[in-house]
Amino acid sequence: MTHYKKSLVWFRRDLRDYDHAALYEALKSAEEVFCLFVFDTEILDQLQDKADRRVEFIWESLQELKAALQSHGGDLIVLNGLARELVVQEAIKLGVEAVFSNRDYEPNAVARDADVAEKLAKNNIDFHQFKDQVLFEKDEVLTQQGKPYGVFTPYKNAHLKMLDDFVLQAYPVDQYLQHLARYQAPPLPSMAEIGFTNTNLSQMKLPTGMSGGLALFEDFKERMQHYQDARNFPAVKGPSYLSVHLRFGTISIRHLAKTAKNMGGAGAETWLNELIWRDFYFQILYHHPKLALGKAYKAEFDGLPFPNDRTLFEAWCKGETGYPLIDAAMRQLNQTGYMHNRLRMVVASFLVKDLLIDWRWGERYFEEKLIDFDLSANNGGWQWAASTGCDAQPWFRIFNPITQSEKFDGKGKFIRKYVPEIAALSDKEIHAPWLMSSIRQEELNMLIGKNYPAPIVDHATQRNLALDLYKNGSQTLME
DNA sequence: TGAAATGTTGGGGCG
DNA sequence: ACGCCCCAACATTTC
Repeated sequence: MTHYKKSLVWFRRDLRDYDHAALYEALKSAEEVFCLFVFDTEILDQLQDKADRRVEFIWESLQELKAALQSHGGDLIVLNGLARELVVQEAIKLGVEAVFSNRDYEPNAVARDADVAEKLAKNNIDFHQFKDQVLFEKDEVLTQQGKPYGVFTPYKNAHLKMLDDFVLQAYPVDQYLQHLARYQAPPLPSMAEIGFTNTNLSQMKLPTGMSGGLALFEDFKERMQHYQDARNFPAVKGPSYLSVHLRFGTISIRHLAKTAKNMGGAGAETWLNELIWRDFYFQILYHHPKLALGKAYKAEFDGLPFPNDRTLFEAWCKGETGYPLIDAAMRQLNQTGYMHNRLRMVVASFLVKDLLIDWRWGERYFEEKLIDFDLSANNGGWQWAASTGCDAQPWFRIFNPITQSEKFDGKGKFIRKYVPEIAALSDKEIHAPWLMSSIRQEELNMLIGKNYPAPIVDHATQRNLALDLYKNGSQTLME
């Protein structure tokens, strides 16, 4: 790396000051390093709801990052505006010779970064990007023929083979912190100043920032060995709840993977697999940017004639389908911005194969609501459920919302939390309340169709319609 | 990281 | 004792 007098680190989805590739490389190669984050209006202007949990998560995490950099003698400049302009302007203003950032793989980000690189080059400022948010880069895990994988299992095997101590090594940022530029940046703009209002994030008890990420991981480490068994039951504290921290880089992926790998055992291996799924979908999106444009991975499924009934869609969104597990899951999403992973699969299958609604509608709704939303993983998950994706489930594989409920929330604990109006039903009744006799309904003062919706569709009927739709609707390519 | 339909087997009730 | 039927339990195939 060339030696620089002054450099700038542009933080994006890597909001931490340890084990940070770009920050490390910048500090190592320059005498004075400035730090910048931009609330990018190109992204924020698209958010309809100005009470957005993600923006608040970022905001809180930035506060901590700024304080941490200050405690090391530096500071964090936080701006609000068009990132592709502001980064260049700020670099010129500060008189830096280079800008450092970590690579982002979403098509919009790739385009933005190419633009920034070009503008910087015109001003004779270098632009360096690094691998940081993934374990392996888009082109590091390839088949024997040098092509990207499209199936998870062989990808995972190749990935695991390469996952050694060198890859998992932390960047020792703290060795070079004395190279942080001594300057004082303006205070963080308030939520109001960037055009947003506060959400109920603090009530959700979701710890933010680096400290939040590490605290969650400390807690999860003790549960990791049980992950394999616990992860499927939404009423059980099984997952790590780190997805949002991975999204914004308030935790280091290398630190997580290294810990899991060293721990070993079935639970840690299963969890490590989930981290590898994340890498898998990043590289899939990079190699297939059409996925970001609403295209199916499998082109023959691009034009499936979904009826797309708006009333059914709205019932799904609100959690008023009459299927308790579906409703509980959707209400969890609406109330907290999070949904248990098992339930993401169940509600996705229900939307597509019971309500016969285009998976893109569900994908968009998740994009709006999920605090841990990530384009690649969200698209991958939806296309998996809709059977249109790479390595997706076969189209005739359809979840039964009642069976799933009995299997994974047998005692109805999760359902009762989010659908309290049916809390009084027995463990048996709660999965399909419409089967209760009218006498029983009156006894509980819980009339189906009045106090809780009757099922908006019949699963057996819709299942057959879905099978027909997929059988007849896929386009066979002409010879 | 399914579920339904269909097929097979075997125990027990019963004439 | 035996054959027959029923059906649960399990296995296989089909979607």
